[in-house]
Amino acid sequence: MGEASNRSNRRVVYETLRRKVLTLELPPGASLSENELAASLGVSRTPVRESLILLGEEGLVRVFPKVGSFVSRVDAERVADAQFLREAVELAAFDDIPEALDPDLVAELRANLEQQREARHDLEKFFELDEAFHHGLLRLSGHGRAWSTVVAAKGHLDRARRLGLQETNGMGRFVDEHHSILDAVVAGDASSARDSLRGHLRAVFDDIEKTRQRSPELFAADDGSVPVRRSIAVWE
Amino acid sequence: MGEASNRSNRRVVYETLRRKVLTLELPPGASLSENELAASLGVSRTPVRESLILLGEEGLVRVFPKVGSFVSRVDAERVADAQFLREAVELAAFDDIPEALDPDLVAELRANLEQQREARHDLEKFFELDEAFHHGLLRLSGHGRAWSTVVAAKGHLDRARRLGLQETNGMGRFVDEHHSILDAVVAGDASSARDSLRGHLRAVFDDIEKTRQRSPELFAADDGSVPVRRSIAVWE
DNA sequence: GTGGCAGTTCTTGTATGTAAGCAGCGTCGA
DNA sequence: TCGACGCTGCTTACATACAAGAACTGCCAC
Repeated sequence: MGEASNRSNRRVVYETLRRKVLTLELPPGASLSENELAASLGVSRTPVRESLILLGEEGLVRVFPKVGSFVSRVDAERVADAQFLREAVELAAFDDIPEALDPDLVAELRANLEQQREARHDLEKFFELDEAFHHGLLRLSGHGRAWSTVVAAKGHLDRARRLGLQETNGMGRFVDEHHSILDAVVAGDASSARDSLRGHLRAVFDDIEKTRQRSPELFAADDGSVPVRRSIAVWE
Repeated sequence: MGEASNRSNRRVVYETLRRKVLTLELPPGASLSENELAASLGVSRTPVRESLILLGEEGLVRVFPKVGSFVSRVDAERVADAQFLREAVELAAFDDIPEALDPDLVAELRANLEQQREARHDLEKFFELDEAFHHGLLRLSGHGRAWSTVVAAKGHLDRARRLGLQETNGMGRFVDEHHSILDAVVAGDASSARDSLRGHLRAVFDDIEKTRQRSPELFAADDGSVPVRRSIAVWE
């Protein structure tokens, strides 16, 4: 029975599309035809359509009724919103750090940092570890479940980070900052931990801003702009 | 014709169901059959199904594959999560209050407080004004757009508040607290504003906790419990 | 050349049909 | 009495058919 299709067909399509959008494999502006996606994924329109609706609610996809669906542009305002939200949540969590930390969780975070060091030149791997690390910080304070809300809101932020980091070489600096944060938390110095975390998040955001100024075309807001249809001749 | 169905059929169904869930018109545990809802709302199953999926993502509806869909229980953990999130966001916003406040917005908030005073015995009206007031506070600091994320996450919190406030008489105390907060903000005393707001939000949360201890059955978590079929499907 | 207008072809929105699973309930057998 | 088992009626998941709209294409009149 295989490992049982615990996950519905829609879940698979949703996660596939979401991953491709966040990794920029599906770049901003890309056309997402329900029919084409259904055909290429080997399912019917229904699960595809439902996934597009969900991604639309997240702001990662823009659906124009009776016209078409597209990967949304990286909207600078949304990026800033997500930055504000994650900073607010992660910093607030540090107000609730318990006296005695969960030793297993601390060990998990230290191991994570080791892996980050090793993967500091592997963008995708580093992102995965970075996500787990920040989630872990929230879990330390007992607010791990709030992470899902942050995740749902920070899609634009993640895409912007990827745009920026593709041009840098090495995430070593971020690993150092992560270390400082965790050390401060373990030492029980919540104030210092807060400062380190804030500095870290702001540094990430500044990188994004620099990228935006270098390549503003990637961040074109999709206010009034409306999709255009183009007939392309292909040799098939 | 009519005033143009600017809003799709799905949007109407979604908003209708969401409102009924949040106002407890559809109580926790209520069965939500796609067929029944489609028939009673005069549409097909498609927009109903899509709405249920969205509400499921919000945590307001629980969908059991091939069994049935139900209004989710008021989960105490989710209530606490939402409380943490909204407090983090609203307090963080007060760190970014600008020197010069938008006078129109301040006037709007003052007018809102007037109406709150008048509506302090009208639960639904008061809730509406309360939402607008807190949203307005965020807008004062330029973070108005973050409100939508908070709204999406605090469905369980809102239901818990309604459960509690149905037993109290008058929301006058909350109006007073709102006044204190706004006054502090206008006076430029961000620190005092933060304290007032935190106190206000905690007071609301304490009310919820008291309700939970009085009527724990309303908050039964829906962990492993599974729906049972009777003559009609109920979720117990 | 240019404006207007119908047709074509794409899109999403909605309705409906089909498949597959779960659980209650009655039947049957021991 | 009690357990096994298929029937029945429900559910959601998925597939497909149909409707309505939007934008491009190209013809046609001028």
